[in-house]
Amino acid sequence: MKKIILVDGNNLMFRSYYATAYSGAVMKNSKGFATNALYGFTTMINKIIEEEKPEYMAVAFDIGKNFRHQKYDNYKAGRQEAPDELLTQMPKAREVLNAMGIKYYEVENYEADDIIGTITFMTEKDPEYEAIIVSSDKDLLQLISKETIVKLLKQKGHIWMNEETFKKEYGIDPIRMIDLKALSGDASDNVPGVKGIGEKTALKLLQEYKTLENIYANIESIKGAVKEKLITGKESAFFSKEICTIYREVPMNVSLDEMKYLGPTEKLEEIYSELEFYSLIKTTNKKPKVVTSEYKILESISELKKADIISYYIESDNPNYHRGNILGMGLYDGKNTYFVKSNLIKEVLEYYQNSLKYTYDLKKNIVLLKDFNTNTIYDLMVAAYLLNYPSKEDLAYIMNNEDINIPFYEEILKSENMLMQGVTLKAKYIYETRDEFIKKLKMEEMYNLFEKTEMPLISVLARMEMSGIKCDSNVLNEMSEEIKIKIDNVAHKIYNYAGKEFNIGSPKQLGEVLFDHLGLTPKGKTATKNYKTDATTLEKLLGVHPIIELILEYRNLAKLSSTYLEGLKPYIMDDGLIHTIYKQTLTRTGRLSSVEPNLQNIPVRDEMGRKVRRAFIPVNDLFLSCDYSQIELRVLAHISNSEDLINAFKQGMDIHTKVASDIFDISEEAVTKEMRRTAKAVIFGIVYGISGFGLGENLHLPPTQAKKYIDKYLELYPGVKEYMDNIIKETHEYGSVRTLYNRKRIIDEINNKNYMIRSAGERIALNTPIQGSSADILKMAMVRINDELLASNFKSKMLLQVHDELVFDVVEEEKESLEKLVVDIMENIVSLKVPLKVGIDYGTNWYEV
DNA sequence: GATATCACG
DNA sequence: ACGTACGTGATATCA
Repeated sequence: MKKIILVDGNNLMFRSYYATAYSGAVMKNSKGFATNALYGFTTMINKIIEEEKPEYMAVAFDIGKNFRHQKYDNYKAGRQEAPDELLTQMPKAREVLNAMGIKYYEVENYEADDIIGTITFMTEKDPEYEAIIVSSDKDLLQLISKETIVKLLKQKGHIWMNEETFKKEYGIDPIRMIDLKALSGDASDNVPGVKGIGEKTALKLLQEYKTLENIYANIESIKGAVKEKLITGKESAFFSKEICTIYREVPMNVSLDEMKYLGPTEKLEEIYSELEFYSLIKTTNKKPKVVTSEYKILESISELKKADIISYYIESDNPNYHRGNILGMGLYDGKNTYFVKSNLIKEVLEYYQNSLKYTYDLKKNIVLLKDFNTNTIYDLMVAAYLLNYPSKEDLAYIMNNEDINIPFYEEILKSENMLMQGVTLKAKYIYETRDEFIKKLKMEEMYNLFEKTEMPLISVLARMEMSGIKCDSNVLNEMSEEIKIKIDNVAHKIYNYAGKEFNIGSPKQLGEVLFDHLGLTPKGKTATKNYKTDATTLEKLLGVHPIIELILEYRNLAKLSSTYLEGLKPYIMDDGLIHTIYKQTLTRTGRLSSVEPNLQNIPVRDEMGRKVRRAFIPVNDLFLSCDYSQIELRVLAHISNSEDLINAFKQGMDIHTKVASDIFDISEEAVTKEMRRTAKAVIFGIVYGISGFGLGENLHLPPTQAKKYIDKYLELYPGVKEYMDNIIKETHEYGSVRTLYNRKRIIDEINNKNYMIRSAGERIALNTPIQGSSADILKMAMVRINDELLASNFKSKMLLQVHDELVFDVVEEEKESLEKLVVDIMENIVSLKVPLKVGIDYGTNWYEV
């Protein structure tokens, strides 16, 4: 058998284009030529060749209008015109195919489908050939036969469709796809079909009557509204059938033999390099980075001259700067560029103590210089973050985006020359772009946020990171031993029920044991076609088989062991402390994040997990935790100006009980725990832009009931409804949202044509001002608290920030004064229409707190 | 390196 | 008919 692969070229190009165009910026080469569709197209073709190893292959394209347009004025009308950025890429796709040694065909007046239909018509007559069609377009399924199968591309992966699988899925013969379209129509091609008949009804009819013609021959035996619709739409149905039928005798005068796949020519690498598909070029090397920097290697500070402003950039040999050593520094004084070796750095910075200093990632520098006071007033990393640059740790990302080719971190580590080039170019870049960045911050009205909150916060976070939190590995070890025994026990019980040993940690193997081996009923598949085995899914099976409970317990224990008990140990440094890194320039809402390790997700909700916190102990006498009570809801009350909510907070009511009494329409005394829990879920859901379905899943209620609660809530608190409508409307208009303190988030998704993406954008628009304003408030409080601690020479230290909570390591004598100071600042740092309330707790370890 | 899962606010 | 809550990070498994 000779295998011939037939690819729908237009389909592949469109898919590739839209797959990447959704997110906003379209991939281009350095000349500004859009390449995103071509990149996807090329990788797909390569993948097909790799997977199918074809002897014969052909790609079909559409060209201009075709005979269907002549028959039907509205054919494909209403379809969005293909964007120029895509059209310009189409001719290049042909060039790529030529260079790959693959034949392609396009015939005036016909579509790609017709060409593929014509070729399969030929292969079906020649017993030597079998054809595989590759496309995501279901129209092509009508070509399935004994000799022709379809590799139907899906969002992730593909499914194979042959006669058998088609019949199984649709209950009709593949050729009846045409009749199906004739009845149900096709919105994307503007094929009318029969008005009021969708895929479900059409399939039912065809399963019974086989063909469109036969349906109308037996029209009298069909009942009710469907019959009426069929009669009214008869002409449209037959017309649609004509339009949807793939034409299989396109005059193209080709032989199957000429479609032999020849393999790539030398030309291919040329095209790849023109398109800048460096990852696809395997044999030639990437082009070297162009780096040119004129600098002096500083021998002594006597070579320096005083300057009003300098910029510097310091490189570390480890991205985790708590464990890193300084490799060197780039320095620029407005005229001269220097490379400064590690041993001279402090001396140099001291020499410039009266100069204004600019840098990138100041927090890293403070830690690397062991809290040496650099007095730096400008951090490009933070400025770029506020301005929504897609900034990464490495400044090279920003610079390369501006077409300044400089080496990335990995390359800098490889050679001294790269290092010196890199840091000096960076120092210069920081200096030269500073005014521009400040101007942009001012124009965007974020200068205040930058100068008064984010810049001062850098050294606050640096202090917290350097202070570190003491962690007792003995506590972790003891608990770890206990848990390991439990894990062993549970695992054996699981193996007993399963009747064999397997890797419980593998979702794939677990799914097979539960659903194939034990025969439980699966509740859905993952994106990779494996059974779903996550906790929510398994909970639905509780009670069906005793193994389920054990698996949930196993997961719980395994998580504790690997991520926390064992996972935390390597982060305890020689000083017995854990030094996390707070990422100040990562989240889209303005929150911080914590890495290596993440100290913002230490277990607390579940009692057993919470015990991990016993390992965290103060260096001084005790811990104090201060957390905002329901800050996001208070911010919502403020932003939405919702009178009822504001009053409830002012009167110090329990907001969840209050809302429960409102939505259930009963007195507050009559509110049960269950009602309060429901109200709480409704309130939180609102903040995230939840649907009835989502809330229903969450509360295990029918979605209709959940929807009623949401509606009731919005009716009772019209301010909230108004806020939601307004913020979405404004975001559609401006493409961005802001927090109360002007932090700006750009939401490209908001005007996307894809419903899912657009809806996600709308939920982001709802949530960001709330989550973001709360984050701003805590950041402002942290800066103030740090100032006061320093001014009054407190020995107690601020250690952790967990989004609405601060944890302090307290010296006994300072207990009262510290508590008063912190609570006072947190509650009064801003003045909203509702009071801010702070709760406090003490403990001799984090668990006790 | 992608995916599935689960920890936190 | 679609697919379903915002923001994160770490680990194990597997292609």
